[in-house]
Amino acid sequence: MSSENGRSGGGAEGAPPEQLALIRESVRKAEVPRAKPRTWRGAALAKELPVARVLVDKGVLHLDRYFDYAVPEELDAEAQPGVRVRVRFGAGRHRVREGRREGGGLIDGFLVERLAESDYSGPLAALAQVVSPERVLSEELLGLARAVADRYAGSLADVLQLAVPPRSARAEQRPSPEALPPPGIPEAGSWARYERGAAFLESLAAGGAPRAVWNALPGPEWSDELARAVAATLVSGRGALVVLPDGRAVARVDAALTALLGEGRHAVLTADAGPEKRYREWLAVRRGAVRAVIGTRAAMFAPVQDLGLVAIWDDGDDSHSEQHAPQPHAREVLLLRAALDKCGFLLGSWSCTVEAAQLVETGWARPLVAGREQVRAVAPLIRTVGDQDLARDEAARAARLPTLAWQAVREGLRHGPVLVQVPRRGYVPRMACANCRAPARCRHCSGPLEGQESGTALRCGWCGRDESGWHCPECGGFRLRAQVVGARRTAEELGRAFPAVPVRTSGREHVLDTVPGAPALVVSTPGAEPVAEGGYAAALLLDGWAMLGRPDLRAGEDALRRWIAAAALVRPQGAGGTVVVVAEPTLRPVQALVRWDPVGHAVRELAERAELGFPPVSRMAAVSGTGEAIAEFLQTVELPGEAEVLGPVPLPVTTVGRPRRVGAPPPGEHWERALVRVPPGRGAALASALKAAQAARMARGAGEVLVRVRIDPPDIG
DNA sequence: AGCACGCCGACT
DNA sequence: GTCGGCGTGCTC
Repeated sequence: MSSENGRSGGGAEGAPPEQLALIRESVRKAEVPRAKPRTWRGAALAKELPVARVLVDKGVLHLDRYFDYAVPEELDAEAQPGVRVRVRFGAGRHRVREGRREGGGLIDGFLVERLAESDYSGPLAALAQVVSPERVLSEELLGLARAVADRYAGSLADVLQLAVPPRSARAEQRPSPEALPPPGIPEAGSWARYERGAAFLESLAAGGAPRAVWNALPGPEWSDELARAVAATLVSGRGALVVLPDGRAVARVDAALTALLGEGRHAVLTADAGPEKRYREWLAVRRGAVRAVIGTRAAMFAPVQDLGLVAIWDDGDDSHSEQHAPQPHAREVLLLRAALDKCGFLLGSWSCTVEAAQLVETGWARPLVAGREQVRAVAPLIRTVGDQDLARDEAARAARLPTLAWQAVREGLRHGPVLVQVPRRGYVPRMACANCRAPARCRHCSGPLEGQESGTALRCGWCGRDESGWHCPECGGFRLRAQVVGARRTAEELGRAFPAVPVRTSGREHVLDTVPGAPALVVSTPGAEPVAEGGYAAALLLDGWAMLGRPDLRAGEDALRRWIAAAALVRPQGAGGTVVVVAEPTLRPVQALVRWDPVGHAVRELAERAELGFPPVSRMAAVSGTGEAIAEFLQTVELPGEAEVLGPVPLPVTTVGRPRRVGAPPPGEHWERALVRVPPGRGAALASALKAAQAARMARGAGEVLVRVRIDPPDIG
């Protein structure tokens, strides 16, 4: 029966995610004679398969299992697996009064399966209603949702809320367009620049399932290259899915696909379309009328039929993290899909995350890279300005801008637009070596050291140990400095320095898509850089040390990714393209930028993470709540033997008014956070233990203020 | 969460 | 006897 549902041993985890409660349940029930599907009312039931297994749509963990209902004869035809239903659900013995069974109200659910008999021993209530005959929840999507719920210690209902859009009756009425036959084989195009580019497309077109981590060359070709990978998959008669970090990237791939294949072959799933249009597009995909899908992260669940390829662009962008529980990351969801559906996988980026490097390192995916001569041909010239240059550069220091930067901007403005990247505000100041600026880390668990407001006391942000005799393991220094970000002013000063040149800004509130090729200063925060017609003549990357100073695990990777994202918009070195980065040239991410070697950087980071017991080599979970709640929770949970608990340590108290991060404590409350880490391969065991403990607690503690569990916490210092 | 069941003390 | 306190457990 379909309860098997093809669990992958895939991805990094081998162990099948288990639902202990369910297993125990079925063992116990197996001794009891199976109930005939009788209802208290004895209404006429469906003659075949009169039992409907229903997933009740309540995001509560201890309800994260199926309930059986009887199928009345009149609903027999419509009550097919995958439809939305409404059922009575609530407490109460079978209170039979006036021939009517009362109790809980009507709630929504999905019909998962039709069965001949139930393993529930009591009498079954009847399905109240089939909301619509549209079978929105396919077996594949259910299997994926379950795998995601297991991976993230979340509930199936929560994941389904992310995966299946709300119904719009009007959208269901309309017929979807006719499906088009597969297109002709596309040319390899600029994929020819990559050593195995053409072979990758050929494999997709031939029905293969190649898996690649693609380090894209700088420049605008990436969107067309993604479109060609999609087209190649369509050739094989299969579908393709591409997840992109934001609306601008979606628009570019949309344009590339339309140019390559014309209209009508692909759907665009983004949040900013209205609910009805969104559901209409989604239905066209579900019904098989459209075989290719592009979109932002919600599209990661798109029910593409006969999936041949899943792809993600720029997996280091944090908008790939879902904001809603259980906060799955698009890359991880696509990894699960590739394993479950045995389809092709393509992770592309100008830069490279450690997770991407790990996929290559473990042999799960192959690198799709260009040779060094290709890189040299398209990358700009990178120059650095470090502290020593600044010190020597007394005149420029007054203006907060080194001479080299002045020269690069002045020269660039003679030939075209110049990009100035300034960091966003809001980085948390933490402690670093005053000499070499390496983040200060705990000698016991390698967590980040945090300075107290006034005093000299240092404490680890993970395990809470006090640190008195700190010295820098990199350079031997023993003085610390707080990393403070001061930015933006520099850009304004720049504008004043070149009064004849227009200054345009692009940032959070107002993001520019493109700028013309004429000379202009374009000031932008990371991620909001407009594309310049013909490429920027130069780029200036300011306050690099501030980006690097955060003791966040990803500080180096993030800084490099942002620099590369800006530098990839600059003309090749041969065409005069120059990038000046104000950061210490000895630092690893700066060197990686100079050599244009993001993959090498990620590989080294990965090795270091393995050594220190960091994710993604180890897997971590964060448990947050009041100190009491955490202590009680940690006593209950049966962690895998190898698990290691760090902390708990107090979390900063949220102040009222400021926008609150997801998962942060309610304003004014004193919360703490513990981290749990397990060695490679034990992630599934950790998630399942945490989920079981949550479920047990909920059932007991009347669902009061509990702890929050977050797998892969993004901000672990 | 709800909501009913049940096993204990004070009351028309 | 029976009304109702809330402690405990279930929801097909």
